[in-house]
Amino acid sequence: MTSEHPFPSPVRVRFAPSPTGTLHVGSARTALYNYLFARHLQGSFVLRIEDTDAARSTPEFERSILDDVAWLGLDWDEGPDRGGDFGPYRQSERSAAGLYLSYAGRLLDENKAYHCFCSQERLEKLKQECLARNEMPKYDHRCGAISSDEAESRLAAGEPATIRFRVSDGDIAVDDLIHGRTAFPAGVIGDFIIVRSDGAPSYNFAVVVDDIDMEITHVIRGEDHLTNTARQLLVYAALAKEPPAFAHHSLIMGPDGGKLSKRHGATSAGDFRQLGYLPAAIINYLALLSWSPPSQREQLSKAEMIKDFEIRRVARSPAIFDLQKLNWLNGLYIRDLDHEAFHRAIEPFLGAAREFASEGQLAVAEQAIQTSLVALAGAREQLAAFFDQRPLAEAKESVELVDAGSERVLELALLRIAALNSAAEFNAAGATEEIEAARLMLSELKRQCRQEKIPPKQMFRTLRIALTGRASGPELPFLLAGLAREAVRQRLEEAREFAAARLRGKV
RNA sequence: GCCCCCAUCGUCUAGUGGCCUAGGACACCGCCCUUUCAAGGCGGCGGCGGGGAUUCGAAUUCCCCUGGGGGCACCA
Repeated sequence: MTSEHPFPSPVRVRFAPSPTGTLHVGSARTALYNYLFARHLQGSFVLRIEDTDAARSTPEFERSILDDVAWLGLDWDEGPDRGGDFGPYRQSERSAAGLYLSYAGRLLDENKAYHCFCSQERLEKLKQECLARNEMPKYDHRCGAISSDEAESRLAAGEPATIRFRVSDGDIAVDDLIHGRTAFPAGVIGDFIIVRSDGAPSYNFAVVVDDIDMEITHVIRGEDHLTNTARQLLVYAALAKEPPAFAHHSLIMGPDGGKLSKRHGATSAGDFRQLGYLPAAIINYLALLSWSPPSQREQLSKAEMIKDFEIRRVARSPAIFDLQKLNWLNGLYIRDLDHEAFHRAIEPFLGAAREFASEGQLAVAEQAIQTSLVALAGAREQLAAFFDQRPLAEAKESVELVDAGSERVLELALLRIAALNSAAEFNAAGATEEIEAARLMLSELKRQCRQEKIPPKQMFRTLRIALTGRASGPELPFLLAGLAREAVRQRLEEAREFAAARLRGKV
């Protein structure tokens, strides 16, 4: 059914957001599917701004959306910011250029559309009556009977009017690349407005005109548009234009099965950006929501997705957004970063932590946390072991220091402090070397402890608690190297005094 | 209410009539590694919503039910 649908080359698809909010993950996935489809077939990916709703659209949202799409790595070939042969790419500008009105005029001339003078009140009443009769609300045709002469004179008199599309009889079938054929019975849709009383085109009209003018070959969008497609097909027919191929993908649900919304937590691309999710992880996750590659692999680069993407491999059923799986993928991508790339990625999330560290110390700390991060924004908390030392008196774990063996561990460690460099003595390039030095120091210390019958476990725990006031955190070699000689000495000495004072009953 | 879509482990999915006593991934549980927490390795738990029909044979085809979702604007 759908598999043998021809894909004319070159293919042209578009992502057409409305700048009335930020980029939602659902829209991001729509953009992604369009992008992958276009790149897979070496076609064009067009970005169009649907801002005919002047009341809700803002330039800020438009910029924010473009920004997020770019951040996700979905580069477009044509768009409002970069032009193209089919512009303008903003509906407000296209409207100002009279593009829609000329098409509407044609429909009016051919009696395929008519002026409607009904008031909002009457329309509302009509709707209620339909509902009361258990019918699907639809316009009753009233103004369709007005003669063009009468319409002209009422228009001339300044009476406000919309332009309605005259819906013809007959079933409407939508051939969908994902769903196959779905038919809408005749009569379920009434004459709909194509031009509002303020002269702006309505969605179902503007989309068709734009897709025709921009020579869009495939429309890939959310399933919430399926019923709109029936209306749009009618407009194509009235304009005597061949419609593009359609593919309606399923919607993303929240964990409770309901529509994904703010109450489910982060839902916009920007939210995830702020939390420190990598674009590669997000598009990878979003692609896997509904789509699966023949290889069944889970971690896929953009290039691999482009290579394998096929619209027919997109599942039909709705998908629940699973943050845990996104977290897993994000962790994979974070761990895949080399030291420099990780440094660049984590930098914006460091906050105050950055000021406390020398370049070398920071590099060590970064290596320490890279394997355990789920999202970059978790860095500050993980870095706490280095930068926010918890006073021993406040840490319940510190009782473990009050022990002859522990006191001895601290003494021995202090004697080996020279193995560590001073904070100023190493830079980012020397970080790995410094960690190795700390590792060596620890193994020597361990050997000595063994000789003195102090269990290694006690040694490691003692040092960890002495250095951080906590029982868990980064591995000790990272801690020692990251803190560097001065801080290590200071904390060790404090701990020794703490232990000594309590051991001898002075506190 | 009316119209449309959807239905495989808790979640995302593979599966297009026999290769399925249904495969993978996340999550969960256990074990290993180990100085902690992670990471990593190994293993385990767990599913075709229900009922009919077609067929030698149905997760796969058809019908009904149930459940979920979407649409029904001078929003997109």
